[in-house]
Amino acid sequence: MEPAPVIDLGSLRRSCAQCSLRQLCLPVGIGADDVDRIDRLVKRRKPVARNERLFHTGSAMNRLYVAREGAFKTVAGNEDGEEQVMGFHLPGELMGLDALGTGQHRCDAIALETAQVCEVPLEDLQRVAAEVPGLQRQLLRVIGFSMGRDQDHLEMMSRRQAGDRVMLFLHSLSQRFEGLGRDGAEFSLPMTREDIGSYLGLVIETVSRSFTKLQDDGLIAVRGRQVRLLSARRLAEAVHGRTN
Amino acid sequence: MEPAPVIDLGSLRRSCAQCSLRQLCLPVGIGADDVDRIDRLVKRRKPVARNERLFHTGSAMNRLYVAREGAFKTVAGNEDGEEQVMGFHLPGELMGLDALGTGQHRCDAIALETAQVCEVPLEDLQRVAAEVPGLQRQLLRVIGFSMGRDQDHLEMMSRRQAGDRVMLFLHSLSQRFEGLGRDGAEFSLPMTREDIGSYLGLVIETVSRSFTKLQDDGLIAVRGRQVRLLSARRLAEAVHGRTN
DNA sequence: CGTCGTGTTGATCCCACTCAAATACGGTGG
DNA sequence: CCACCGTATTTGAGTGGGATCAACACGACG
Repeated sequence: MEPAPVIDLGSLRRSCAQCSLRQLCLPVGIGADDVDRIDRLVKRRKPVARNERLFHTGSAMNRLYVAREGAFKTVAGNEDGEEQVMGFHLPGELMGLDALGTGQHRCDAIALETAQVCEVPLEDLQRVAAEVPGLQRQLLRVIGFSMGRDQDHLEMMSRRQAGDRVMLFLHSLSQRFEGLGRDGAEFSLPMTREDIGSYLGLVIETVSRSFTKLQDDGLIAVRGRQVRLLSARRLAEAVHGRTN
Repeated sequence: MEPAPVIDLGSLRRSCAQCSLRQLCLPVGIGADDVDRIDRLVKRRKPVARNERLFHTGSAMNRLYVAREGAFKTVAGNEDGEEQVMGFHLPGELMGLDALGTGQHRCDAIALETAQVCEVPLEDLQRVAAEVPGLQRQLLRVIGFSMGRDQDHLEMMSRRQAGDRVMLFLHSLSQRFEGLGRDGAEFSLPMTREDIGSYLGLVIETVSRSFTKLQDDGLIAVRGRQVRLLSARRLAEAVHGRTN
């Protein structure tokens, strides 16, 4: 019998073919050989430490980033020191798109916790996308999802009441967790109250007060970063504009 | 001598090759035959009347829209009747990207004035983009610019002071007008105060008061929808975070 | 001239920001 | 295991800026 070829179990497990997020990145019904081709494009970094940056404002973009495990935030810095959280990025979600227009990043991407990330050189991706049917379409789709989250963000920001913003925020996070196959009703927030405040245009104290208010009203249960959504019905009502 | 072929002067003038926005849509250094090929994809509607809708929330996306002349707004509707202006769209700017993810539009696109628009079937565009070098890249670029404007919007919304939001708004509009070769220091607003308020998360009265305040402070001159930016320096300072 | 849509201005109220302080939490070293 | 420290979070009291309610001005158009 031939000796079995040496297989790197680690890299196999981390391959696109085995990835739990496969459906988020790859077109449906793609052939195994095409998966393999895409897989060879992907560079997988060693774990990203908490507070480590994937890219910086002003730096040239040459790759797209996909969170694979752990969460990130993207932060745009006002020249006078104030920073604004532009988005949070869960596994399967793209980062770096902000530079598609100018070629230069306009925000920093920072790991909120120890994380894993896939990086894809944009040049290569475009070349392959022109050849692999469905990949181009899939790329546009994930870009579209990213824009959809930005629109959600905008809709949060357009709410006048702090409690409404926080509620929409929790609802949105819940949906995204569910999309990852996790529990959408109970989860742990990967970001600080400060991050949430910046993201929602509120100060940290207001975020904190909103959480306790929502808890007093019986909508959620909160202890530190652990959150449980209690009344999906009332939450959805509130999300859809009713201010009762 | 052969009789000259019949030429439709109107459609020639409206062709991509002659379009003043050509550089915004097409890759640089593209060949004349490729321009022609793209040109044949584009459907040009008859003028869009004020308040007419290009597409509706919930409808399936099958094309991308480019404003060619005149301005549009995109509006997301809360189920309870409240509408939120998600963006304004000047000539050369894309509309319809909101549906890239799900395939269904999540806002309405409404003409703010009589307008012209180019429509490109997404299917066809993707097919040609896979073949014409640079077109795919250009598509990503204009999508990137669109996301950049959304980020600008978010940065406006993150300002606490109403005056700052309005100032950023005017600055952003000014930049976009300049990019079109128009006067960035004096222009006419295509949208109502109400639209601006919705866009910025302010009520109409606050928008109005902010305008008069900015005028009293000598930063702008306003009469109705006619706006002149007086101090580019102080405006830029204010934009970059200093709250003086 | 009257009407409607749009924009401005005034008076008042309320919610989120600000300042301040107490408390809980996580990690580190003894 | 516990004491300690820095960070994160919560809670309280007071203030200010934008929302709200209301009235009026302006221009386009029939």
